[in-house]
Amino acid sequence: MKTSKEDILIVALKLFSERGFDAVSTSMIAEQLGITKGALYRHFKDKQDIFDSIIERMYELDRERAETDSVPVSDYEESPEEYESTDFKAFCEFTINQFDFWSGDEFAASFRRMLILEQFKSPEKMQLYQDMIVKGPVKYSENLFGEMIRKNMLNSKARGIGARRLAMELFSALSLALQLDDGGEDRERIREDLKVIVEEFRNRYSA
Amino acid sequence: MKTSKEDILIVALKLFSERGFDAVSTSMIAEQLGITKGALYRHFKDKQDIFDSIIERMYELDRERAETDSVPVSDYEESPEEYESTDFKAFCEFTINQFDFWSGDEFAASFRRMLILEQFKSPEKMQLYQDMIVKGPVKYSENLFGEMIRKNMLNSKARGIGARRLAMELFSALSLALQLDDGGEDRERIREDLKVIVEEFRNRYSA
DNA sequence: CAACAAAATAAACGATCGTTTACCATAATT
DNA sequence: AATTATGGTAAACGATCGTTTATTTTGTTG
Repeated sequence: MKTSKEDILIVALKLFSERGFDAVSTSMIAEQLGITKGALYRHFKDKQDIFDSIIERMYELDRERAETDSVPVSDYEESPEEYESTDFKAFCEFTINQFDFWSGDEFAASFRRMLILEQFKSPEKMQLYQDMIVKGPVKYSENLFGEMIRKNMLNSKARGIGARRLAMELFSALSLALQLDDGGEDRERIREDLKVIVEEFRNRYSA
Repeated sequence: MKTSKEDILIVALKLFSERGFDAVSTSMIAEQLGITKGALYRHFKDKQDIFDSIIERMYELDRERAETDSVPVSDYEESPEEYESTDFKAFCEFTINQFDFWSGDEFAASFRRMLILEQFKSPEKMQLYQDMIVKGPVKYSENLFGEMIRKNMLNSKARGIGARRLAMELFSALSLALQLDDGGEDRERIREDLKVIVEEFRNRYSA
């Protein structure tokens, strides 16, 4: 039976997320697929090409998800008008969506863990990790909260704190939830805690 | 000149935190020390022994720091009376201390990054990472907040939220701050943001 | 200063790495 | 039915890995 590129990506991603890119050998990947390592080079030019293809695949998935969840998909600098139509309540609840996606979706969870393991290995990988997992989402929320403050959708307390720190408060809760999930803590319990924390956040700053 | 065990630990830790344990070769460590790899085996029985010695060293440093910062050093289960004498304000400010330590102290920062890179490689390493960097500190704060609630040092809002979620709120801010620092964002700016967030936290829940 | 222990060296070990090569099977296209 | 991609195998490539060995240099001590 023939092995598809997608099969290889999934198997490789799983291994990369558990052991790190360098520690996964081409023989390992091939073995899990039931082929020999030489066959991998029919689909990808080298090991690095597998990694790059995983990144590309994730970008697609991420964009698809933003569209179905109807939150802004492009950068704030490109089309700020997209950021004007999101309401506070919906965006707070989107945090729970993000938790479900980044912990529950197998590809997304493995991808996130893989980037965690790669982040310090080069400036490029650090940039990638920060853009997709840390700074990126924080900046994204900051832009949204900035718009909301401007349109008086948030209360005076929120205005005092400012968009950036609001973004940090909300996102930090999501980030910790994911770290606890990685640690094997009961996912449903974490989810409930996160829901309460997000709810508190919403009540605290909603106009 | 003779190379000390401590020299080797510091050089190895630096490399482990940048590339991950598996990707660092014994020749690399030796080269940075200006010796040959065979000489490493006069000080450590094998590569794993270097890793284990780093862990041991960090445990010592962590304990020393807890003592000088006069926060509880032993587990809550062992001696809960230690947890009864810490006040809310001091502990909130200790969060800033923790940020300075885990981002600014070279050994601590490298150690934290090393564990980040190792966390998914075995259940034991995951346990180590969670105990020292995530779940451990959260549980630690939870126990402290539990005592504070019991002694009416916190307000009714805090009682409603509960010790665990209070711990999550405070610790998540620290955790995100460290992630942003790893990403190369300006440390002083992060520190200021963290200070404000912690201050808000304190005002929100102090009796 | 001689003696001894500790630290470092250079070389070799088998194992495994990523990649390339030459050859074979299968399925699709002409 | 012949041809041609396509995906696969097995073996070999040089490089590097962690570790061990035999030998030499370096420091300290009696």
